[in-house]
Amino acid sequence: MALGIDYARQDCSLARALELVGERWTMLIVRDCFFGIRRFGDFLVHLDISKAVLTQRLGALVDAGILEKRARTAEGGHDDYVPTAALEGLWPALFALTYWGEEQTAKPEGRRRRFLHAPCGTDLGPLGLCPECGVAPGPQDIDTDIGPGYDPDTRSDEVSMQLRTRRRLLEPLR
Amino acid sequence: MALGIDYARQDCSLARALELVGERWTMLIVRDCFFGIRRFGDFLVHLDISKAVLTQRLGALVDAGILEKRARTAEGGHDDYVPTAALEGLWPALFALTYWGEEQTAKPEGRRRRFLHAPCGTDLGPLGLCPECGVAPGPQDIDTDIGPGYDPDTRSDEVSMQLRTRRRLLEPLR
DNA sequence: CCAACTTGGTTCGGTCAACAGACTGTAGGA
DNA sequence: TCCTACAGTCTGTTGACCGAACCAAGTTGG
Repeated sequence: MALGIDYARQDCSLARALELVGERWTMLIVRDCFFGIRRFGDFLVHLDISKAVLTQRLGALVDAGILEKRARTAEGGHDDYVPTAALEGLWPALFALTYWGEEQTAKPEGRRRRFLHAPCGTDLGPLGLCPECGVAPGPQDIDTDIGPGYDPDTRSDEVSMQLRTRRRLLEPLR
Repeated sequence: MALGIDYARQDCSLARALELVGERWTMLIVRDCFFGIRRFGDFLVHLDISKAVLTQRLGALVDAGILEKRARTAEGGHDDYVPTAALEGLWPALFALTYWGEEQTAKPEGRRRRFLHAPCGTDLGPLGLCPECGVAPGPQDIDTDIGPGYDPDTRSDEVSMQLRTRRRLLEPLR
């Protein structure tokens, strides 16, 4: 990762994790994977990121086994970036960080995005637990939707529009 | 954070969280705070980081309300960096990332570091839950110790030596 | 009381990553 | 055949990170 030395000389699993997903933009790419984004161009418009950096990050995630390049079924000879089990294992960390960020930078209107236990429709609590059922659902059983604190003016790209309605996590956008 | 624009135009709590703790080194500083490190010099030797970067990162964490500068009781007129409630709220995210990193880069000998529910001595499972008691203890109730996968040769600084014995999280090192 | 040492920084020049924008290559459609 | 969309690569500029040197306040030793 960035700038010469990585976190070598840190015999620590956190440092190892950060070498895989700790670079700038990488966590947002992972988030977008959970939201169902699969195409280079969709990441691009949703993140406002430079193409070179996106190429580098996606490549690193593929090398780390967190994403897989797979030929797109329909349309031209391009590839999709599809999540692996390693990416799904990141869900607790991603949710915990998002939850903390929501707490730290709370808006008066409420949260920006909701994560719901799909079977019962209840908002997930801390640790990603469903307060109703008492279980910690995996991303396959979680729906996401915007919340009252979502600002519709910040983004108007095609991908953001699609993410404004309730959708199942990991379900490909298109 | 880094390079001109931060994650502006991302109306997302994850992006907000990453603006606070997503920069290079910041998460490792947070980890060290949980381990009880409080002094500038101790962060310095434990992280192998440049002084300028450490100064900038600690300042940013103070500005964000994640750390507080507090006059040291004993010894010269310097300050300690002490954790606030906001930092303690990061525990689930930090643990989840560490747990995932341990899974991804597992060593044959076992894990590098253990986190134990202090009252019962059981290793914490996914989500930081105690498999014995079924609760998710806060950092005040967690002990940490090295595990069988810990490599004693990587670091020999004074701080690392102190972290080789079982200690309560958040308990100041000295 | 003064000198040396410790601690916690700040400053500086070199290196390397991130950025925007232009360019390239390939596949499909008109 | 030309045109367009997509998925990159290339390039010049800006700025973050690094190590080393420097600085200032408080502490200790003589």
